[in-house]
Amino acid sequence: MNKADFRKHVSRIIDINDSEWEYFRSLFGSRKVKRKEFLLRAGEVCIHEYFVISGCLRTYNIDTNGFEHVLMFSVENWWAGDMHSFLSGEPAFFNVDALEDTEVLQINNPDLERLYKKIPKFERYFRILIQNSFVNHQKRVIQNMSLSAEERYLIFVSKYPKLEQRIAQKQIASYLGITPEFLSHIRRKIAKK
Amino acid sequence: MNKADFRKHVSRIIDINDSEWEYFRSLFGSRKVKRKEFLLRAGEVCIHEYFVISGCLRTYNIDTNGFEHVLMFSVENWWAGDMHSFLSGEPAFFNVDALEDTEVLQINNPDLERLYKKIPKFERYFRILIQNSFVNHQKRVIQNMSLSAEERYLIFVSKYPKLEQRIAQKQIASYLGITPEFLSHIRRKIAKK
DNA sequence: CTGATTTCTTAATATAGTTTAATGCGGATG
DNA sequence: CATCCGCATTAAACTATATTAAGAAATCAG
Repeated sequence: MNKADFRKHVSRIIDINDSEWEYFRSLFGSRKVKRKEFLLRAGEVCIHEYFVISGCLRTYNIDTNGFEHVLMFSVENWWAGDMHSFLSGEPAFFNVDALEDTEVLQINNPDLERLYKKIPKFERYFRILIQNSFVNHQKRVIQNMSLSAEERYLIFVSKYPKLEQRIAQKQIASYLGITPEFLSHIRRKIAKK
Repeated sequence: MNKADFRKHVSRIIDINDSEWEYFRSLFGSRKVKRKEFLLRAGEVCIHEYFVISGCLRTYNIDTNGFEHVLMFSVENWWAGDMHSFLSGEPAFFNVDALEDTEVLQINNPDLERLYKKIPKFERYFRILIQNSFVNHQKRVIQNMSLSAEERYLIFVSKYPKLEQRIAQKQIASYLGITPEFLSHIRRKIAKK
């Protein structure tokens, strides 16, 4: 993946001309993180939202018993960050770290607000982005209630076919809300068929 | 609750003057539904988003085995509807029906788009609404993975203290992702303490 | 007011998923 | 090159929650 994809990604949602793009793009800084490095720790304020150019980020929470729960993976052309903290300035609920060496473009909140004032249609872009995420999370709440772990796993694999090869099984188990041991069990059961 | 609260609700997010309010308000129709009546059935297109003036709505999905799963309850001053269907025109995933006799204000998508063009700050209002819902659903995904049914129940009660008296236990169980029998069990266990 | 229907409770039994623990493997590191 | 550490696998025992069933209580329709 490369940075040209970023403009395509935006253009899929709103029409922009070259000068609008130039201004938009100028608000982003580039940043590289190595595997296992953090972009955000829970408790800190989330200063930036991140657009992934290459690599893979993980957004997760650590509960009171020390267990990790993965909210989402962000690969090429996905956004990451703690939206609530970014917008409110309150401490973040989520951690964001890198599962692979990763390159991101980052924007801070004041610049984003300036962008909204200067070119309002970018407010539309972000509204639609958030809408889509919102709808995905609504469905995920229902799926986690109505489907078995095996069904959720099969949906995950079909929805993110290449991701399974790139990240550890225990990360996938954590995303699915099950233990790595039980995911192993599920995979064996499926392989037998 | 009454209709004056609607303006307060909007004003908490964006500043509006009287004429902006008048225009905004003129886009909404009023509608009353009796208990058990539907505002939306899964499979239909969601024409309106609903703002609840009084009563209580339930947004839920029915899975392939015929089990209902409640996504949310909407009481006074909450929104309801199937956001994805409303915006895309695709068939709705969710049902919306009334748990009490309910009065709503409703707006359709073309009117909402006209509003955005005429008074862009309303796009901001809806962006922020959706952001808040989005964040709530993110947290709910994590809570459903990391907390026991009893913990989730206690959070529900403290978050919506008066709602428990208004709706059936089985609705709450469905929202929590457990059976009514198990909720009964949890409540007895808590009462004993 | 009354019978009918739905909801709630309780308890016995069943199951999906967890915990613990032992074993082997592959990839990072000195 | 050897070592080590995290990860995946397997299996046995365990637990949270589901299922089934039946009676009690509450609510609704006529």
